[in-house]
Formats: sequence, C-alpha cells, structure tokens
Amino acid sequence: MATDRTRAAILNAAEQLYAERGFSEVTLRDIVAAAGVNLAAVNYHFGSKDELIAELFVTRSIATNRERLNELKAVEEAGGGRAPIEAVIRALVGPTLRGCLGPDRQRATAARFMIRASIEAVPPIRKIRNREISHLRRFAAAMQRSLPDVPEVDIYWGLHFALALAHQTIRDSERLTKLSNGLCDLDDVDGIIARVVTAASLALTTKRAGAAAAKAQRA
Amino acid sequence: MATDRTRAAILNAAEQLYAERGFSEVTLRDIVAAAGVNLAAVNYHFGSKDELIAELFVTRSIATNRERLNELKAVEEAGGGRAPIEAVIRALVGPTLRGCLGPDRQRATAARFMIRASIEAVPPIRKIRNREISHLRRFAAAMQRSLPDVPEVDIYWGLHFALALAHQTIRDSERLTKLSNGLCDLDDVDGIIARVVTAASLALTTKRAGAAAAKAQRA
DNA sequence: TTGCAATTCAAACAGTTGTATGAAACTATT
DNA sequence: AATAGTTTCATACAACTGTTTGAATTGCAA
Repeated sequence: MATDRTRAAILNAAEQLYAERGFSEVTLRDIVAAAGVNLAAVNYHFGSKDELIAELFVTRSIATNRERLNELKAVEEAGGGRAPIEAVIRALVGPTLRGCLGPDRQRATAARFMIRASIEAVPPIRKIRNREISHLRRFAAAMQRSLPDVPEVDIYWGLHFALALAHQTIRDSERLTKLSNGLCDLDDVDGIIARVVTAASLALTTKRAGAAAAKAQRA
Repeated sequence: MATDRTRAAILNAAEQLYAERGFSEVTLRDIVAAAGVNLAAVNYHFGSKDELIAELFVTRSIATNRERLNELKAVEEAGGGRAPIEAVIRALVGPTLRGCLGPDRQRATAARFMIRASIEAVPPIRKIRNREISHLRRFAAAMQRSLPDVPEVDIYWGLHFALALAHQTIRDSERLTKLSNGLCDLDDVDGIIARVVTAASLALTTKRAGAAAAKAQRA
C-alpha cells in the first residue's frame, strides 16, 4: 500500500532529523521535504506533529526496554536468578551505548532519538515518560538481587549514576574528544561500555568505604 | 539610571525563564512580560534575542569558572601544589551542585541556566562554548598532578565522568526522587557532592583493576 | 524653563509555524 | 468500466515569532 510507504517515510525522516537537530529545531516542512511527501501528509496520517513525536517515542521506547530486559533476563538465568552486578548494569546501559556509538547507522538514529527525547522533554513525550520509571524499577530490583547487602538507597544512586555516565558520554562525546585531543576513543564501543560498567559497579560495591569517606568529607 | 533597571529586569527575567523552561520554550514576549518592560526593550538594550542569551551565558560562565578555579587554587595551595584527587573533583563539581541544589534561589537560577545552556546548545551559545575546553584542561592538569601515575587518557575519562555525574544528577533529580520513592534525598547537597566525588575518584584510583576488568569483560 | 539626548511605548512588519480545506489523483471493488 | 473510498496535493489560514519604526515620554544639562 502506498499509504504505508508514506507513513514510513515520514517516520524515518522525522526520527533522523529529530535525532540530529533536536525537536525544537525541526519543522514539519523539514520533515516532509526529507521524506519527499506533501506537507499535509503528517496531519493526515498522524493527526498532529505531537502525535507523530509520541508515536515515534513509544515505538522506540518499547524496543529499547525490550532489548534491555532481554539482556537482563539472559544474564540472570545464566546465574540462576542472580547475575553479577556488572552484567546487570551492562544490560542497562549496553543497548543504548551500542546503539548510539556503534556502526549501525539506523540503530544510531533510533538511539540518538531516544537521547534527545530524554533531554528536551517536549510536552507530548513528557506525558508518556513516566512509564520508564516502572521499567527502571525492574533493574533496581535486579541490582538488589545482585547486591543483597547494599542499602536500597545506594542501589538507586548506583542505577542513577550508571545511566548518567552512559547518557552523558553519548551527549558529550564531542567535547570529550576535543578535550582529550582525540585520546579518548569514542569508536571503541566495548571499551566505553566497560568503563561505564566498571565505574558504576565500583561506586556500588565500594559503597561502605565510600559512605565512610562521604561522612568524613562532610565534617 | 532607569536604563540599568530595565536591563537588569530583562536579564533577571530571561535567566529565570530560560532556567525553568529552556530556551526554545521562552519567547521575547514571555521575557518582557515577566520583566514588566516593553517588547522593544530587548532589541534596544541587547540588539537581539541571541545577544541577550550570549551576554547571559558569558556572564554566568565567567562566574562559574572563577568559583571553580578559586576552590581549586585553595586546595592546591593547602597541599603545597598537589591536592588530593577528591578535593580537585570537589572543586570541579561543587559550585554547580551547590548552586543548583542549594537553598539560595538566585544561585539556583544561575546554575540551572548554565545547565540548560550546556544541554540545549542554542546557536549563540555554541560559538562561545569552546572556551570551556581550555578551562577544563586546567582541571585535567590538576588531576594529573594529584595522580601522576594514572595515564592521561584515564584522567580525561575521570574528568568526563565527574561532570557527567554532577550534571545528570541535577537534570534528572526529579526522576531519581520518583524512582526511589523519595529515598534519595536531593536536599542533602553535601551528601550528594560526597557521592559524586567519591564515585568519580573511585573510577580514577581503582583504574588499574578497572582496566583489567574491562579487558576481561571484552573477551 | 528650554532644548537635546536617551529611553519607552504602541503599533506594525515580514517571516515562519502547525493546521485545515477542497479539489485532484489514485486504488480497488463491483 | 463505473463507482466509492482512500490518499495526495497545492493552497490558504490563523497564530505566533523576532525585529523595526516613529512618535511619545523621560531625564538631565544649560
């Protein structure tokens, strides 16, 4: 059907443009020009610009979450219901990092679109994003299973830190390259994932010493 | 002079609105309404909307950098030219974290404006932001002095991670609160700084073990 | 007070945005 | 081949954007 071709062309063009420039910098006319369709097509097929963004976000959100949960399930089953904390964190940050920094262009567009969505918080997305909380809770639970002795509050901080490292690395990769004069290799995806996972795990497992140091610092 | 009062009112209103809603969501009419001045005042006093943003950014950028460097200088002098890595990192992330999460409302506005600026990368700011690279290099150098045995590339990653943790904690504080059901106390600024500093320092000082683990993970 | 510059103001400008319309083109069933 | 339903298209629309204009007002020096 010609209908689906137009829809798909719009979705592709919109996702790519949004991923590249951000939501506020892309107009409907940019999208339809890139997609090679008529201006009215967006409203005809999606109702409005916001609904287009929402559909894009929901689709990608589901895909990312499934990818993460599959990886989590795999490592937990391999460990008899309890995976090493490094594996849990890798399941959390791996898909996004691989997506954004890896060689697969289509995957990169999708992943970068999600990064934009988490940054710009445009109205149509803000309403839906609460769903992600419950998704993250499943990872918090898995992390707690990995580290039964770590207090719950530290689990949340660890989860937050892991996402922070992954996220910001994608967003600021350009600055890191400049700052380090190219010393930090942003193409070594596995190396980056390893760095993020290690740093986040360390913050969690060295927590007792860390908490003590924290108290000392406060004094 | 009445002139300066109008200028100041515009700057205040603009900074606050930008900090709250982001650049793309605030119009000149919003700003002049909040400032209680005429629409044409912005163009009269600043030339254009972009120049207003640029002036705001430059002013705040200078203030933040000075605050950081003062703290760095203090701890390095106290240690005879070489400060503990925790102190260096605290000088880097402390001012912004204290500014954004602390009780001082005016400071919070300023700090949050800078966060927005680092996120949205609107054209007038993008041109100026390169200056920050050289500022960060001074911290990289200080960190290298603190940890002479750590390879340069790891220093950059550590610096990047420290900023990532601080930054994202400010940006995503709402989600962290929701996710943890309020367990993570975002009002405990010193505690948060301690967590960020500890996590970033750990990633740097445990690097040799970390690098080994990273290689193992890749296999 | 008078005169001049600086500042404020209401109004309008040109450009862009998302959306709506109605005619045209197409598709598929009869 | 004729018709009904779907999809495309050029075009127009109203709302909003940053900016400009020229007259009114203000503040201050002579």
